[in-house]
Amino acid sequence: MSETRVRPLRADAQRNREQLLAAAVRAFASDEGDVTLDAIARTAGVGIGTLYRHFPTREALAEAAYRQELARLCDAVPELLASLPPDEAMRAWLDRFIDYLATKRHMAAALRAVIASGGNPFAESRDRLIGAITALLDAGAAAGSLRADVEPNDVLAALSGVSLAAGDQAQRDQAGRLLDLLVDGLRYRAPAG
Amino acid sequence: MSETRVRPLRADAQRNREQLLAAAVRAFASDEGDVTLDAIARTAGVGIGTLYRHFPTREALAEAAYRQELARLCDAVPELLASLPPDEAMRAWLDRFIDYLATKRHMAAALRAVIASGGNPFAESRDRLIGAITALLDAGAAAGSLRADVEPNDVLAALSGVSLAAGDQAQRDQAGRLLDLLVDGLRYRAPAG
DNA sequence: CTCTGAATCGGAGGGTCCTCCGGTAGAGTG
DNA sequence: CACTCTACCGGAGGACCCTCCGATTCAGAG
Repeated sequence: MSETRVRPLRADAQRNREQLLAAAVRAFASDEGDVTLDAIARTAGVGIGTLYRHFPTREALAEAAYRQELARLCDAVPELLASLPPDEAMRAWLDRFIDYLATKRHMAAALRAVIASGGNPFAESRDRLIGAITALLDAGAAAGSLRADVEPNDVLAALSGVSLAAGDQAQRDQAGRLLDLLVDGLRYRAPAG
Repeated sequence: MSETRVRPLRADAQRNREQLLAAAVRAFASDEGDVTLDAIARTAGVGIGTLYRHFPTREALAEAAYRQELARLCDAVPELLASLPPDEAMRAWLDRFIDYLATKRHMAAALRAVIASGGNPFAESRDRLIGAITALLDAGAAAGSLRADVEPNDVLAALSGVSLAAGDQAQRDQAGRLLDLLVDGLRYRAPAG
């Protein structure tokens, strides 16, 4: 990661930040119902004010908590492209994404934050996602199975929409159908379609 | 599940309900920032408890407030189908929908409520929307310009996703591109595609 | 008109979110 | 080691959401 923080965090601030992240990951993972930020701060042994200074919004906290796992999903792209035709790789990757969201319910918040952050340099996860989608689209364009005139940006937004509209486990099959529609849209008028 | 509201509302209850709806429509329409339910109740001259009895959630209130306008959008379908080929009519209708959402920001909440209400018989707007989409899909299938194997349900969910993912005025152009993708997905492998 | 049961009213209250700012503790300097 | 200045800590507080239940009002029967 490029150093956006000129000044290194003070020792106690660094410690608190790590405590908060650990508490957030645990809370998001193990939880059934609601996760209150107060509870996370208490678990981390810091005040609520400290939590908000490090993570100004609930989404920022969620994004930070899930950054690693998002990165893992993005890193799976080359492997998918090696074993499947590009359009099917795209479909499989989107599917995996939604699957992941369905199990980690709270990550939907993280995704929304990433999407909504437009050009915000603060969201580094966004760059990774765009990179993954770009790789898939480029491979599809090269093979002629996906159209070449689509922005990675828009695919990401569409993915966000699918997860928001049908992100629950209960609607997992609907999410699948929406992804089918999306990928068919990506195939439309592709040279080798 | 088939419990019907046979009993007419008591006179005061009916009066209060109307006051609440009027206040909500005004608040949602004229507002710039946040709309607090407390304020709506106060404007309507009733207590907050009464508001929640009539409209159990914020979304229910929004849905009721916008029901008429949603209905107007749905009623525009025959006219569109009369003047455009079905696939273009579909595209135009979706566009009009997003346009409307972009101007009346709070209606996004209503739409989400309608979508999320799954099989809830309480949401009568949902039936209208499904009807409108069904008409468009059927016309497209008959003309051969839209595939015949898509559920109106899924199109509604996709529309919801687009509006949630790119519902702001700022992202109006992105919403348009997402709708293009969606409609192309609907065209994919259509007989006359 | 009076009575009575049932439905409605309405606000107090518990919980969460997020902000603000006085107090405090870290880190560099002599 | 002492000192200072800066950045950080943390909880009180205001706003909002939604629930719960005693008080109140309606409407039909006698």
